[in-house]
Amino acid sequence: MTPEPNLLAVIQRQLSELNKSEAKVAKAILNAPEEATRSSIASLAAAAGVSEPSVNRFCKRFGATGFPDFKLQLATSLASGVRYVSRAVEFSDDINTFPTKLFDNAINALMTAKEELPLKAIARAVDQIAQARRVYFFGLGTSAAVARDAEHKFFRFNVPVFTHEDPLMQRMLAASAGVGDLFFFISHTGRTKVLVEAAEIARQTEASIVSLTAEGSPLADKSHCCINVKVEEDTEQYLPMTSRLVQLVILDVLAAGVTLRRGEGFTPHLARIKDSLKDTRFQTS
Amino acid sequence: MTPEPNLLAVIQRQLSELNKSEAKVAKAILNAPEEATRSSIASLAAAAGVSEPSVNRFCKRFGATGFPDFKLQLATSLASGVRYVSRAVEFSDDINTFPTKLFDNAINALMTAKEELPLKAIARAVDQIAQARRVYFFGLGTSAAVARDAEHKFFRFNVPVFTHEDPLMQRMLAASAGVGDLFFFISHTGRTKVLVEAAEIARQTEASIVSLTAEGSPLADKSHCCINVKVEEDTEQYLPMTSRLVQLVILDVLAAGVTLRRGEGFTPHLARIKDSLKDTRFQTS
DNA sequence: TCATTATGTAGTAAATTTACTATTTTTAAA
DNA sequence: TTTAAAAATAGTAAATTTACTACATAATGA
Repeated sequence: MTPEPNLLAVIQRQLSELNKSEAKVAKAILNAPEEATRSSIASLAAAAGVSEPSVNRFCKRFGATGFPDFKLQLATSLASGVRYVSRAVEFSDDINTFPTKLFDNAINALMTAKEELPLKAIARAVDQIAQARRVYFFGLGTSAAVARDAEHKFFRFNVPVFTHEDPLMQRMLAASAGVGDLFFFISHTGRTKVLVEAAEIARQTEASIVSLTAEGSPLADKSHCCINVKVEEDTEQYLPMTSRLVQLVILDVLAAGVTLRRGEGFTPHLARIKDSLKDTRFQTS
Repeated sequence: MTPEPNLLAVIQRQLSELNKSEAKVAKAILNAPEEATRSSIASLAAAAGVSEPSVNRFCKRFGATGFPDFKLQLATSLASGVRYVSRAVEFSDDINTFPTKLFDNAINALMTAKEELPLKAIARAVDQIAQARRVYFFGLGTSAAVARDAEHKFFRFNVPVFTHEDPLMQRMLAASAGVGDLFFFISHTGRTKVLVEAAEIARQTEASIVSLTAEGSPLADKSHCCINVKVEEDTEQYLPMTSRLVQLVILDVLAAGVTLRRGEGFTPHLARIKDSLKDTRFQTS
């Protein structure tokens, strides 16, 4: 029994692959999920404009044994209070609605990412980082801030870490790379030309290339190891929001992985770094 | 409809006040709550050793309209109570456990933050940003990356935006501020000395000071408007992870708020910025 | 014993599912 | 293209399961 943590997201995702009446049912449920959990199969069928067996088939398509079981799963996934369907902010929104929408979208993205975590790629990336002699984190735009954040995390592992936002620096560093160097590219689309070019240049050296980007993208093609992030985000229309959150958490995961790899003996080292900050803060009164 | 947050606890509490057959039903449910949500009234009655109407009466006694409604409430309260606990990564963790833990922690933090969102402070911050002539985002350490991210978001609003990681630059800019300048300080603890000092300097000018930090901290005290983030994170022992995620989403919220404030006429402007990136990407094949 | 409460029986209405049929859509061949 | 066969989709009707109500019986306490 592995109940889907967020059924609505699954429905939303498969919406395009459903046939006519199934899509009608899906829309009716997405419109009023809470109500659906309290409806009978007859009233939901009426609301969707389909027959009762169609609703039943819909339920089975999504892994339920039948309608009641489906309602149960729906209620369970609704219980956390998160709206599991990404909703765009509209101009009719106000202070009471749009913050919630954005938080829900963020939570939703993390939950989806968590379900589809490419553990094998992550494990390999941890290996590579743990062994690297030097690590470069390269990103542009929003991903540059992510790269900066990564720098802040990974310098703790006694490996020299570098970030550069300047594409020319990125190219030159890529060109001068050698054995033991690791280039970590971060990009939501995986299609930013200058970044892909830098990866291409690095690829001609002995360096390893790890990327955190979209599956099948040009950047992924250039990488020895690619951590795929599947975040459905319309970056053409909106700003990247959720994708960078997922990227950050995955980098946290990698950092934790390296920490575990270093073993318990490494803890004092981390503590020393922590301690160095003590005098920079006002004490808690 | 205000469903009881934890139905099982309520049943447990009232156990002594129930009559014989109701007590039997209660025990059967407490024994196997998950199973109860999947049972029919007949099978639950059999499991409890009572008749079906007894089960029905039991349900009504606890505020449900009937057995299906009761099952729904039970399922809901079972779903919510479970995964609300942050779990630390331990050295006994492996690739199959620690990524999930970290994602869960991140999701939890966002869910908690969402429930305690300081909407009034957010609305005020949006006002101030929308009116500002210039905006400075200042943070240090992990928060520097957040500030960088903010810069990337807010320059779109036709307001000059600046970030500096250099504390000396921060001080000097704070000192030279005037009417219409907005300083936006980002800090998890709100106790970083150099940042608080910069805020103090800025406070002596005509500039407005907004901060995204912990309630009651020295930094919060210096601010005209403080957006409190309550994230329980042991930064003494671990790296800051979840707090910066919450900060990022709140900055997204602020950006969305400013966009809404600018109104629909502003959309073409945003679209133009988007378009400027088109030629930097490889086209989707 | 009587009144009151508690519990169970049986029947009914409602809801769900199954099996089957008509229709539409797709596929492949002419 | 056009046509015919195959596959899929969606609905009808009937069977089955489920939940509830009214009523009867049993238990309890005064």
